[in-house]
Amino acid sequence: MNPGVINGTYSLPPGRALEICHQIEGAILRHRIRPGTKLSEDEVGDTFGVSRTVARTALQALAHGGLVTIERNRGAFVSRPTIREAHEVFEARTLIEPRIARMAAKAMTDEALGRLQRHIDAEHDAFAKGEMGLALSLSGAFHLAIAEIADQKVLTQILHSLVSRSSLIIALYWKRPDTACESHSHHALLDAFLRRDQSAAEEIMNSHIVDLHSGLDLIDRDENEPSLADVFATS
Amino acid sequence: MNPGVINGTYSLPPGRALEICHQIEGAILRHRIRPGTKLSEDEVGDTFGVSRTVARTALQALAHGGLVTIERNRGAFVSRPTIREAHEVFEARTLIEPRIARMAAKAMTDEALGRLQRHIDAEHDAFAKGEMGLALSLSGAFHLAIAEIADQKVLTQILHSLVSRSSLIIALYWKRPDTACESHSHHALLDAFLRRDQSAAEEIMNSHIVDLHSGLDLIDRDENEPSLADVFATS
DNA sequence: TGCGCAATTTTTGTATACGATTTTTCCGTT
DNA sequence: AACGGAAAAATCGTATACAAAAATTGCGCA
Repeated sequence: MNPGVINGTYSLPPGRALEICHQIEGAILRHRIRPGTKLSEDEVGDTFGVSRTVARTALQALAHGGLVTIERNRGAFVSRPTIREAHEVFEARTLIEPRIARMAAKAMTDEALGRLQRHIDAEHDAFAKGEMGLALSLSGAFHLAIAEIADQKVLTQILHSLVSRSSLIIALYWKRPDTACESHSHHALLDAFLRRDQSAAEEIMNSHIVDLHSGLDLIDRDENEPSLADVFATS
Repeated sequence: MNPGVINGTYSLPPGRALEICHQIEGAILRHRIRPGTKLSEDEVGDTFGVSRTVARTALQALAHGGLVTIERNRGAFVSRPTIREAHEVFEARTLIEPRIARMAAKAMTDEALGRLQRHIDAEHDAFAKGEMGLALSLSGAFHLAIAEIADQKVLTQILHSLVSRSSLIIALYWKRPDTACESHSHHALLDAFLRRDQSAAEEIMNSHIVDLHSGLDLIDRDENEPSLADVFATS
């Protein structure tokens, strides 16, 4: 149920740091913390009642996943993917995820189908309650769940990072601010899985990612956080 | 020229830690440190004349790249990829690298061609001198150089981790211990790039990775470091 | 009033200290 | 001699302290 365990079998930030990673990651994925937000070590440490040492470890782990950017002598910030990177992330997903969907269809079990169904239900629920952030993070978790069913640890870890960054990209560049990020694609995917139709799963996943990509507003424009002057400019 | 900068634009381990990462990574990639070797924080710190704090940061960064595995309360070790993971890594490379080769062929410049040529020369050189470890690490660097030419940062970072782990996999599972890991594939690739032949580049890269994969001895067998008993077993 | 420089404050980089866990060693018992 | 357990050593997890760098503030001057 966790919207995105950071772990990928290698690092496992020790003790408390892991839990802090999860907390911060969850908050970012649910859009409760905006891209660009500063995450100072003291602040994080105080918030979770640990020393800077632990906070630092957590932030560095998040940085390796791409959710957080650390600037030397300046500190950690929630990442703000550039338009360029947004394209690259979705191109990478277009390359990887259809293959994963195919493998998942091949390895599908009834039990796994049930899990996916519950994912979709939870997503629906959150959407109905207007909790868009939660719905979005569950939507990402759905993609990750498929990768886990495909049982490909290496690709799953890669996808984890791509999905996380996608959440930041959506926060920054999604076209229609709060309207429907709900698509019926997930249902269609589930249906393909139900039929164990590998080619259909692959194809549906492909167009789903392409759809997401084209739902972004990636024209060149400013690139930078609007300054206060911009915000209060009268026009 | 560095056989594998760990950096991927997000983390940049602060100050000294970055340099230590490079040093350790280089040593592992050149097979001067075997998979399974323990890297204690004190040892690393003493070796490079820094405190454990910095050594720890470096080890954690390496762990996130997959070169090092950290076990709670036990410490850091050079990773020992399982057979399972070995397959996954090469399957992932088979998925990603042909595409990267295509994009590189598309974006190829004369200057970039020169760089690739020099990579091959250096590789050749090292091989001629019998410095197998160095030759192997340069071979990995060649693949990364291609990704950089394709100018896809996201995929390059992913590939970086895959190539690093491939080096560990080769150290553990390569069939003919010191004979020819020299293939003419790199020359063939360079030739395709020279002609800007995207499809050829893609295809050659594909079979190159498949060749590497099948050059591994990935039958089930023990999985674990042979015990002393195994080593001295008389049969 | 607006600009620029300097002092202050905040925040990160690194070192060190101490407690907790694990591993090793050593010794007594069977 | 072999086994088991307790003491000792080594190693990691975390907190804290101090130095260095950056950001902020405030003052003086034009």
